[in-house]
Amino acid sequence: MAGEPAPERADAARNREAILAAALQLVQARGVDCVTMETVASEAGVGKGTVFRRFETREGLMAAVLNESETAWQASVISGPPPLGPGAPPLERLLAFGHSRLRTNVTHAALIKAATGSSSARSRAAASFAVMHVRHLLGELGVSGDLLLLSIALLAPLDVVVVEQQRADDISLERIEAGWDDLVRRVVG
Amino acid sequence: MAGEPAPERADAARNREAILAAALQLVQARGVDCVTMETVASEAGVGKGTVFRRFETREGLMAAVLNESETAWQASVISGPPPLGPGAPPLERLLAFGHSRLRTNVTHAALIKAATGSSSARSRAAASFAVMHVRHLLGELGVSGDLLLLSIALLAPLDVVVVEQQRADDISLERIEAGWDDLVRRVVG
DNA sequence: CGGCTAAGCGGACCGCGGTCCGCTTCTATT
DNA sequence: AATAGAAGCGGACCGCGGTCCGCTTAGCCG
Repeated sequence: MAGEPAPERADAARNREAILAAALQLVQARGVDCVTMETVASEAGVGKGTVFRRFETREGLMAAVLNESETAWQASVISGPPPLGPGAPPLERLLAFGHSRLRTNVTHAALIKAATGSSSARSRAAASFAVMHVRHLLGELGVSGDLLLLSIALLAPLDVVVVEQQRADDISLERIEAGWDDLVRRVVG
Repeated sequence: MAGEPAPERADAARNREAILAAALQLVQARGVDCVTMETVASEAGVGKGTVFRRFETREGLMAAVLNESETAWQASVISGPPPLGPGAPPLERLLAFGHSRLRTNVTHAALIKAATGSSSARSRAAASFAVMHVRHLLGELGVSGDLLLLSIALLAPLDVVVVEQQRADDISLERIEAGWDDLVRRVVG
């Protein structure tokens, strides 16, 4: 979009990678809630200030960590095997998409919660990718109406905190999945 | 449920009220983000520890503050004038309910966000009240299916963070409202 | 009314997220 | 190779949420 936003210095790039690697390793090893910014910094061999300069906030750092796996997931949606990827009929794809998103949200619940609110472009983009995709599928299905809002409405009940609340009320994943399928069918008409 | 859970001591009750009053006043005066636990404590004339003993966490305190207005809202849903209260046909009531919830969420956005996650019974109850009510209305409408999950799905897009995201994307309240009405009509069928 | 006990109190203390600013290091230029 | 200036660095520092424990006090019983 912009011509030359920032020619990143060599050591800065090295540090960014070191920080990201350290954060990823620590999150996997000890769980996201037991990772402090100071620990990440010292593990990466840099000062605390450097971590914050690169990633703004803790949420930003976690969003960056999450981004690795999120990108892979997006790739499998765009160009992976059906029914998640292209090739299957739109309704099947939509249902597969919901299931996949649900599973992902459950699996990475802690990390996602630690990353949300960052609003730091990265997580914004991640959220809007899902909306875009659902909107696209709704279009292929010939659904009419405000597709943007409809997409948001379909995605909302898959949100981590909503799902966690349901699980806390002893609602099984299968039931949540079935409930969502039902919702989709009603919306698609 | 339990016989005699806790015979609260007189000074404890007085302190609880003082804390709640101080918190309410400070939140109204300076905005929820500019109110610290220590400020609330000193304004109430008690020690910090007392505040935390009564309300567990900051979120818990904010949930208690929020509860005041939330209770009034619940009352108007249960026994207020139609179409929000009883007397109007179910679909009208449902739509009015959604609009009312949406407005409330926008109005108290900051406080609600500061209170969510508390899981401290109070906010749990508040959330499930809405679910109960929607489920009830869906029942009256003769909708069949998993009404619990359907209710959750209808409520999810009204959530504060979802709505705030939309507003950040320059989507007007009217459009959100219309989108929700559309969703409801599709679900009700 | 005096004394006993547990509920209640409060402020010193801790850890973490986030900021700030003086010092260091990279890189473009000649 | 020397140099200037910006980009980057890092750790001391701050404020706040939350905990802890020795002291106080309300409430009851003789």
